[in-house]
Amino acid sequence: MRTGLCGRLGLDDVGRSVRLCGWVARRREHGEHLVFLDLRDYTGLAQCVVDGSLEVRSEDVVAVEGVVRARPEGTANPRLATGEVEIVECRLEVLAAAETPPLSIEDRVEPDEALRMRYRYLDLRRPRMQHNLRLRARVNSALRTAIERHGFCEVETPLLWAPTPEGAREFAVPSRLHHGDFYVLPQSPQLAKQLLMVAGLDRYYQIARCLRDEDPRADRQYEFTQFDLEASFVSQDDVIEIVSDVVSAATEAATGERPEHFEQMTYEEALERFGTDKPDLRFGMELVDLTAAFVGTSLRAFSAPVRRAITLTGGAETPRSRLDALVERARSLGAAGLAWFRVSSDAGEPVLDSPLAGHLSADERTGLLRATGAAPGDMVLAVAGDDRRRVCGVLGALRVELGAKAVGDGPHRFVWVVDFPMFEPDDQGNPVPAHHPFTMPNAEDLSRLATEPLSVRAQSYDLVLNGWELGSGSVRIHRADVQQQVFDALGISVDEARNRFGFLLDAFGYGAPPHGGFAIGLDRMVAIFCGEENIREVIAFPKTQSGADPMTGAPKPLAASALRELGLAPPKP
RNA sequence: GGACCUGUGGUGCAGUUUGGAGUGCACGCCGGCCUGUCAAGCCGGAGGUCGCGGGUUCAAAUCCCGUCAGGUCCGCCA
Repeated sequence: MRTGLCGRLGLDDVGRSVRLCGWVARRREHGEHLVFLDLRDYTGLAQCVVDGSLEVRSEDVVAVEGVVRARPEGTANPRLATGEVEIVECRLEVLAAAETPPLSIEDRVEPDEALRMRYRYLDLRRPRMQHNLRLRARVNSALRTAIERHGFCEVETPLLWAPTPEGAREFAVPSRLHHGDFYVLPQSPQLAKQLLMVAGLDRYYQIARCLRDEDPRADRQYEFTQFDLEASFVSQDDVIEIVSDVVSAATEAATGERPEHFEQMTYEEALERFGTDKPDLRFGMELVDLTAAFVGTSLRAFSAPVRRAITLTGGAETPRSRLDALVERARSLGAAGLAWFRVSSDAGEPVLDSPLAGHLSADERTGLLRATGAAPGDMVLAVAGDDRRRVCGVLGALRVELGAKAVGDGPHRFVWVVDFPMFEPDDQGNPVPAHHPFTMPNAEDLSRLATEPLSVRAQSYDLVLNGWELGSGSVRIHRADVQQQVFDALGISVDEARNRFGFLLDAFGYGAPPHGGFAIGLDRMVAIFCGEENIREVIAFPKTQSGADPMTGAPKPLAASALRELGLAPPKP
């Protein structure tokens, strides 16, 4: 039907007869003997020169037959990839007429989000979206190639799975043949891939769709894609090495540059320096410890045991309204308050300007300046509290909001965060697993499982890129005795464990190899490579924040007959 | 479950703070002119339940209450 693609035309094609197909991107009429028509396909635009009137409209699908020639002297368009050539002696055939589109196909206007979703097929015609989806495909392809070099075997795992009352809320699917019973859609292929290790697949991977019925966000959708892998007879370092390699291959496919190295830091270090387990290493503004500077302080705001600060270099001019908003933001993040100190200069000596400054002793003022290294012109933001994670977390969030560039900007700074705690305290201080309960504790911490569970570190690891968690993984428990110790620490009884995970425990009884794995959040990784702040932009047909699809109308009611067949009652009117 | 932002011809915005006739800009659309444009240009035209409902007022796009939709965030996401 066609001899080539619009965006691939070049001076090499001069003199060729071609037939191109695509959409009418734009037409420029200069009277009845000269019309320029830009033909668009996924590769780009080609200018067709037509002598005579044209009965075509924007977004009509047309085939153009003509001859390629170099554009006349002085009319080449350097801003167009095909700007050196044009097609002349054109004959047009309209393959399909188009209504006037409800949104612009060009990138320079950003239509309303609801409109984009409703006409997603038109939104996807835009060059930006074409670029994103095609880059995503290149990343998929690079990941597959790279992981198969490591001997991994692709296996597809079920979408219809059994409910597991753990972790994220699951999407339920009613059973037609077993009224009252439900399948669930998998939050991840976690248990399936561990069973594949017992099955001797040795090394498994999958580009796996995962589903979680939790409120969507910019970096979270109901359904998302993981590049999921699991390997037998591997250590944490083996997994990190393999994942670093395939992610490097993906980065190279997406950006043309292979990352030089992946840094590594412990969870503790990430929390203390950056106030988060997903540090953005592209800028400084690290947290500093003010504990020593305020020992025995009379200031009630700083009497709490945990005291930290960040310094906003050159931030002294931050207006009061902005500071008030920051205080409010800190509160919404769980801080009791936020103290700010403008640093100004008095005869060359730095002085603090703040509602609290007058309540500080001279030693405290000196200690604060020394600890933060703040100089005249800077702004210091400080938080105190009882909960170290919360205090650091609030400052970590403010650090990102005040200092971070867009996620796709600048270098790609990968960092492995390791030595996560095995458990986190819940509201009552009881240990709940920080990951799933099959994560292997650090060998040297095993003896403390029963006595000090909150001090036990796990063989689990996250990969972070520019402040976004790209994925996480762990070495899994493959020994029944260790698994029992972990269940004990969690207060899960033998019966309860059997009820929830019986099939996995059964499987482990028949010879489970030591194994570990990882899952990369593909949507997030591709979004960063595309310079997008929202993973919707790299998903063909995403949902809105309320979980709806304005195009299909999903979710929708089921017909009463369908409900009956599933054994479900129609909702009360 | 909660906080905040947005909603104005087909599209993107301004107008809302301080109430006074649907006022303005750009794109698109329709018609006309135009032989080298490329976001073509020039002239003319059509196109509106100011998201929806209620309230205050002589008078509401504008103020108040509610509601719907979209977005950002908190909770949630082992």
